[in-house]
Amino acid sequence: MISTRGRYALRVMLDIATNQKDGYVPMKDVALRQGLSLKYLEQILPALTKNGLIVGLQGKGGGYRLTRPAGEYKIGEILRLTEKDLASVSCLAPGAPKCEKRAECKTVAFWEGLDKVMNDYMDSKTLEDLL
Amino acid sequence: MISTRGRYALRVMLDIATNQKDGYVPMKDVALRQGLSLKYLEQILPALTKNGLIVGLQGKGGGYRLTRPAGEYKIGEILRLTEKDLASVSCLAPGAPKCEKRAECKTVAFWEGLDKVMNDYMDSKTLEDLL
DNA sequence: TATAAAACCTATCTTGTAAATAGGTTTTAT
DNA sequence: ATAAAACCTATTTACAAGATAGGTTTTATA
Repeated sequence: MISTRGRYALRVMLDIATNQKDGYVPMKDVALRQGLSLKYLEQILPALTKNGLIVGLQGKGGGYRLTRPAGEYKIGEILRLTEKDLASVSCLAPGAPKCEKRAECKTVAFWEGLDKVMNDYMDSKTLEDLL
Repeated sequence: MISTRGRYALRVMLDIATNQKDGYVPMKDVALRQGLSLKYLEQILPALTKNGLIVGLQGKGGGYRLTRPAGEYKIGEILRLTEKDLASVSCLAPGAPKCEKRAECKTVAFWEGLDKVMNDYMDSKTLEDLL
């Protein structure tokens, strides 16, 4: 199940895309428009800024804006950065202790296939598609 | 993320399919082979018995067995019955309070599409495929 | 008919973590 | 100087996953 981190991040990205004309969009405004906690959003944003999806400008008149055209953001990229863990099962999560029984496991290929169709779908849509 | 309920149910179904020759498979044996808690499995099984995927026989010499050939069980069927909730996001979960902002929501179609590709994939594989 | 082995039932506990709250510091335009 | 913004980090709260626990009922068989 996709958590609020990923869902909110997507809504924030869409909100910025919609509201940045040529300036910066204050997160306070985003939080108000979206009905989300500003403080909570502030914890999610570093995942996006540190990976260059958005840039923040500090100080009065500051805010955030996109670094690319909306069509160049795959939804999968946004979700993978903000979700703690997007794997379908915990044993496939990055950093999971590798399973002893992997060689004999009859289900792992199924789960890997599920991860693939999910990621392929999420990468087939861009921010622009949702606007 | 798929929880242990669905993952264990799948392993139980595969174990029964493998070990039922013409008799019944005691869940105690399954738990031992799979390294899972018998008491925990007993809480998951009703979802499968009540929907006719397996039958249980009480008493000495009893156990469980499949009601169909392995090729006639879609994995999606097993997971939808045992997972509390298989929707990608909580607002699409069955029994979720319907969202006020649904009409204007720019993300709901994306999540519905994600649910669809997941279910389509899970329904494209059968128990037999994993054996 | 006593016993063992199985399914079946229901309550409780433990623990991790998602989600949010809280209270700051730093930067920058005016 | 001030206001408004990003940026940073610690703590709290609430809930549910995951399991444990202790039964009852059913049935084969010795």
